Amino acid sequence: MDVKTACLGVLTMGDATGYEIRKQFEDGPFSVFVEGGYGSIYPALNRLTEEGCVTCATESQDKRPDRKVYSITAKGKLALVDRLVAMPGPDKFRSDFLFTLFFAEHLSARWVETVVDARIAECRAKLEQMRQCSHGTQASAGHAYVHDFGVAYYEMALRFLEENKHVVVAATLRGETMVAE
Amino acid sequence: MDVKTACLGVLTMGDATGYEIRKQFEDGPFSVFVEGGYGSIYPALNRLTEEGCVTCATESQDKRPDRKVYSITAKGKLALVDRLVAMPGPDKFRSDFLFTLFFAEHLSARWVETVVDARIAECRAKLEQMRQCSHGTQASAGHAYVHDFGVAYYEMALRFLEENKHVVVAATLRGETMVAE
DNA sequence: TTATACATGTAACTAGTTACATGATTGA
DNA sequence: TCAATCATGTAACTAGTTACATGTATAA
Repeated sequence: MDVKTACLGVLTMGDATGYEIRKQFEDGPFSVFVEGGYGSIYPALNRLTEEGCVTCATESQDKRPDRKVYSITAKGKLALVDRLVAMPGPDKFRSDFLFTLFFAEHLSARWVETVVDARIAECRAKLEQMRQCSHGTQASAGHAYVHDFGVAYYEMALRFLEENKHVVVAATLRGETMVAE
Repeated sequence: MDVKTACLGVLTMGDATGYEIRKQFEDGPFSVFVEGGYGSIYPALNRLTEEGCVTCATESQDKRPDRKVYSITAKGKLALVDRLVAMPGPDKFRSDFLFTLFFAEHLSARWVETVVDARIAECRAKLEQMRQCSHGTQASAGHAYVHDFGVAYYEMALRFLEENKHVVVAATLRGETMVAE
């Protein structure tokens, strides 16, 4: 979903600043299927304001930039719903990790092992983070559904990585390597 | 991985035209983790030619545009390897489907069911396609690894969708819907 | 004393998408 | 006769990334 629509989605759960929206994208339940940094969020919020999809209340603060708290409008809700009642397109998945492993035969066993181990560590960390995330919050069924999908994905990935590590590392021993590393 | 690098990857497996590269992106083993249409492939191939990473042999054909068969050069291989020996960044996953389901409570039960059923059908089709893909080909260990990851992913997704369908559909019955649909 | 959280934004750039333009051959 | 496959490409556009710019407060 484009960043503009994702911002509207966050704002249906309550008013927020650009800074807070980004946290949702990074750590919250949105992190599973949305990406976007300040460079895309702030411009998106400005465009949404121009379009009347959100309103902005500026709170002055001492010795800090003004907090700009955004709220979704009726028009904004309609814009969001327009996207929600259209059949969603296919998921987009890109993986430099898988691209690298695709060429395992051309790499050294040591490098492949390093890469796989790093990915295993990332999966473990992500699972840990997601499980803590679910502890505190009282999530709606939709939120829980998406969260559980994320957990299922990382559990599958972790299992796969662990079970197939030896196979792909062993495969590098045969065949000439394109790189000594 | 950017389209340029993905093209280099395809060309390590043999010479190909832009048209053939795109087929790899769509149906071949690359389809799991790479995307790109003609609009990005042809310009990428031109830039790679300028940079000396590929060479191009034009084959004239009757009543058809010339076939331009690209081959990777030594320099191209080095450029590819440069990417392969860098620690891959995190995977990028975006899902309009998950975004929609996140707001299940605001949608009608009928619509949520329609969307989930469509996704289940897509997963089944993709699994079918991937299993046929593996039948004919004699894949390397790297290719098989990536292929198996794709299969594991779609199997997990299919199981999840089927097991959780009733929960998320039932959840729409409570709570006011943003849309009658 | 050092890192993290708070808090905003722009400018330049990179990359990719969509729509357009062209048109024969082959199999169902 | 209709759809799919073969085969190339460009122009305009959309979207997103990266780096820069600024600065305080608080907890470890």
